[in-house]
Amino acid sequence: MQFILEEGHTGYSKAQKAKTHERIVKLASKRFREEGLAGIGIAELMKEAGLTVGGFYKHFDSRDHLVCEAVDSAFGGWKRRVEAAKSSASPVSYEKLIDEYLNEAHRDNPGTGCAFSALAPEIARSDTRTRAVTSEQVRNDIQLIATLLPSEDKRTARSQAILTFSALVGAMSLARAVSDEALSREILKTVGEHLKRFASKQQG
Amino acid sequence: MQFILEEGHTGYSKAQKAKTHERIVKLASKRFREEGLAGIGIAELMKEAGLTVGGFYKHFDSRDHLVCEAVDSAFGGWKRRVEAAKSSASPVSYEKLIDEYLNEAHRDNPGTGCAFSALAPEIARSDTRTRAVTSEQVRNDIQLIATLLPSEDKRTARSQAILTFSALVGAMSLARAVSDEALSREILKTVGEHLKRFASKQQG
DNA sequence: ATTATCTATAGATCTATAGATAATGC
DNA sequence: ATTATCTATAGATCTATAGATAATGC
Repeated sequence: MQFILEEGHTGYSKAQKAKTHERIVKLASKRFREEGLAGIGIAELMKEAGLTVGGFYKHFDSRDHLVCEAVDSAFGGWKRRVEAAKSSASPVSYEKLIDEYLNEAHRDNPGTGCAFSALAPEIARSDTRTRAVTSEQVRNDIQLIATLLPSEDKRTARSQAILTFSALVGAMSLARAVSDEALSREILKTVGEHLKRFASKQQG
Repeated sequence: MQFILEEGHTGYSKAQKAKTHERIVKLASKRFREEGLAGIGIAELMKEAGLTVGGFYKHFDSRDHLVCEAVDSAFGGWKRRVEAAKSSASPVSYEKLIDEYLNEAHRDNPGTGCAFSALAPEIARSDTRTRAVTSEQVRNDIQLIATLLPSEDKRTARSQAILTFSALVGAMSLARAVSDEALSREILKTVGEHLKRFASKQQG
């Protein structure tokens, strides 16, 4: 009875499989942000990852499970970038965050950008797991923005962080939706200026 | 040569066809906001409208044409509501607009709500026609919000309207995406309070 | 006579699975 | 021996079209 629960033999290396798994998730995370959660199919994704469709379900129970992991991975990208900047010589300032978010390069490259502005309404229609992962990330992002604000107390900082976060996501969503380039730029610029002014007023 | 360009005989009544056309567009407008632009097919839409799939292409050149008309129609809904309130006894105030947008009923009923918070990223991936219609509506909405603000000059009002609009759309998008009900409510409430405070400061 | 709508279907997707093949661990 | 990946395909979509039917205008 000793070895009943012991793992079986491993077949392909587990490290190799984990790498493949991550490659699929990373790719899906990019393509979903570019094309929407329904914009790319499993066959095409696997092909882009250098694999074939049949192997997919050894990695994910269902397409929805991939969506969840891909959305989570998309959030992780920004998180890592911010934390890298945090521990670097020049830590992120509120102003820097605003500028890194509200610019044309971010607008024109949703695949490597913020998952909220690229996918929020589709996430709202996704399953509970995906929305739970999203809740956690919204909480983290609010907390992070709050630490960058020079507000009197924590409650004020949190409240201002929520406004900032909402304005960032909304501005990027609108800037991408309009076809009028001048209007799109105006939205990014105006909201950026407002938010920065808003933060500096707290310091004076 | 006299009658070459004259219209042919009419078959079914044109008024009847126009009514049917509008019924399809209205329904699509609702269902798209609820399920996303790819969330419902032509066959199901036509069935819900009491018709069958074959008749669709006598009304629309392609699915994309319906998407464009449906998105436009969704914008029209809010516009009409606001203008009705405008000419009524109690005209819309900025505060009223904020409260009518950032509430749980709106959050839980995307089908009859704002098309931006329900569809912005999907519109961003749509064809030029749909995005042109969207640009026009963004311009209108900015203008409308600006008129509700008691700002010193027009430029300031416009800039504040852009921030308001972005914050509204972003807050609703996030409030719908998270599964945490308390967090969702906090976002709606906090952004609403901030925006209202923001406007009242202009008056003092 | 004209045409909106209907039935039926072509052709192209898509998710998921079955069973064969091949690469690695014990 | 185990299992990741492959080929092939079932079954369910989806958009768009062809051709028949029926409702109305001249």
